[in-house]
This record gives sequence, C-alpha cells and structure tokens, in this order.
Amino acid sequence: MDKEINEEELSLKLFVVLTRAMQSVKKRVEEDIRKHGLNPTEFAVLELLYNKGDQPIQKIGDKVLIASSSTTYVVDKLEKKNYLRRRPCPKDRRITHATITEEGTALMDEIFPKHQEAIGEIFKGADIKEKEQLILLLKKLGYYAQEL
Amino acid sequence: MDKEINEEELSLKLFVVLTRAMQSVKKRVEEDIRKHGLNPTEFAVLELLYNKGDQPIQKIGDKVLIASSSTTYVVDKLEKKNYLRRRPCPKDRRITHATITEEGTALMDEIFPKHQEAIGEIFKGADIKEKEQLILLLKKLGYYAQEL
DNA sequence: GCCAATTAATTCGAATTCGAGATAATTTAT
DNA sequence: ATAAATTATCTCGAATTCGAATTAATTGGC
Repeated sequence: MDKEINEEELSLKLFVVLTRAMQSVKKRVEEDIRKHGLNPTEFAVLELLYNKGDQPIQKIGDKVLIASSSTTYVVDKLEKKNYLRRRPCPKDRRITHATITEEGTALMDEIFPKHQEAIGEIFKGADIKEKEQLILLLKKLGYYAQEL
Repeated sequence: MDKEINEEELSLKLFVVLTRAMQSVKKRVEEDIRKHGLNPTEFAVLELLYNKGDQPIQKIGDKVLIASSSTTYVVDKLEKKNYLRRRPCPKDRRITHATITEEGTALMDEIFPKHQEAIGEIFKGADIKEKEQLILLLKKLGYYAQEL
C-alpha cells in the first residue's frame, strides 16, 4: 500500500521521520546532559575544549554551529561557572582563546563517560550494521543538503 | 581504520552525524518556509489544519510537539495574520478549536506544493531505496528513544 | 606608509521556546 | 451531590538563539 507513493512524497515522509527521530533522541540526550547542570550547547562547547584543546572563540562557533553572538553568550556562562577561561591571543589582539579550567576538566572527566554510555543506551534501537548504514546514508544526505 | 571503533563510539558518531544532517536539512527547509512569510512552527501548525482539518488547540501541541504555552503563542500569531480562527467548542467549554481560514487555505494551496518540491530537492542526496531504508531505520531509532 | 576591506568579538533588541502557576470547565469517586 | 482530581488554555518570566550593528585589530593593494 506504500507502493503508490512517489519520490516527492517519500522525501516528505523521510523529512517527517528524520525530524521525529531527532526530536526523540535530542530529548533523551538533553535529559542526560541537564542532569549534570549543563545545557546541550554548553556541553558541546565544553566537550570541544576538552577533547580538542584550546580554541579561538570564533572557531567554537564554527564547530558547534552557532552564531557568533550565541558563542559569546555561552562562553560567558561557562566562564561564570569557572569551567573555562578567556585568554587574549598575544599574536593577534582581535582573537580570544577559550581554555578549559581544572574544574571544567574535572567535570568532563566525570560526565563524559556517562554521557557516552547514555548515548549508547539511547541508540540501542539499532544494531551495529544498522548504525553503520545510518551513518553512511545520513552523511550523504547531510553533505548534499549543505551544498545546496 | 574505522575497524577499532566500539559500539559506544559508533553510537556517539551516529549522534553527531544525525545532528549534523538534521541541522543541514532543517536550515534548507527553514529557508524555503521563511520565503513564504512563516516560521517552521507556524508552517507545521497551518499544515496540520490544512491537511487534517480543525483541531482542538491541545491536539495541535501534541502533534507538532510543542509545549502548550508555545501553542498559544503560535496560534495567536497565525490568528493575527488571519490564517486561522479560534472557535470555542460548544460541547466542552474548556476546549477551543483552531480552524484554517480562506486566506490560510489560499496560502497553503500556493506554498504547500512548492514546499514539497523543495523538500524533494533537499533530499536528492539519496535515491529511493536509500530513502526507504532511512525511513525504516530512523523509525526504529526514534521509537526506541521515545520509549526510554 | 596609508586607506579600504576583512576578521574577531561583543552588544543589543527581537523572536521563540519552555515550565510553573493560574483559571475555568469537566469528570470521577465517594 | 459534592469534593477532589483531571483537563484545556492561557499568562508570565526566564532561557536561548539569532541577526544587525559596533568596536577594535589586522591585512592587502597601491
């Protein structure tokens, strides 16, 4: 009975399913992260510094995909919580680096493994083969959409 | 070299890829919708009324997955734009129905086909078989995550 | 060396979303 | 029949995000 559907309708359906899946997953991940006192954006920024080291503030926005004004806002919050510090760049005085603090590192040491575990739980709906397939297909989709 | 990865890491990767794909797709779809003077939530609500008929305000929130206070906000906006009207339910005076207006219907007559076409373009990164696979896999993922 | 264009970060105001609490109507249980 | 619990909607304040405009610093072309 799904036979009569044309490709446009299939795409629309895929859009709906993708949106729903993302919403469900995002909600679970968010619950996990908020337990640790961070919101998803704060977590993403802190994780970037934790796993990839110091970053110019501008790069943070690029990698986490938020507007520059939002980056300022999130970095402010994390700085107030003492999870990171701003350090002016001596070579280029336009640039400010963000560095994770001891306290931030300690926090991530504690919550990152738990987070990874939680993600593992959330994605138990698919087996390894399926996850690999999904990654492949979603990458194709994502790249294509980005290029448009 | 991807061989050494364990399932937890694979899930984390899938999460990242899913997030990125959704971000790219969402951005494109949003561009399309904003061209027509609506934001994604307004579009979703109007589309619901357009394709599924009148809805109690509460149902709108359930189907579009927004909080009740957000529903009030969006319905207010659409009502101000004359795309829908509130109609008190005579059988249960707690309930208010939202009905799409002539003007709203005319708008959707014009933009819905274009929207579907735009989605078709955005998802050209995958062929029919791949879309069917994605739908299947994403449904599994989404349902599982929702049940947690 | 100097002006124009570019780049980094910030401030500001607007839009959107949420959750908690309020209000009103209905239903359930006693 | 009434009190208590539930349901639908709305109000309000807070959080988050964005885009446009601002400030400051650097770079490139002449």
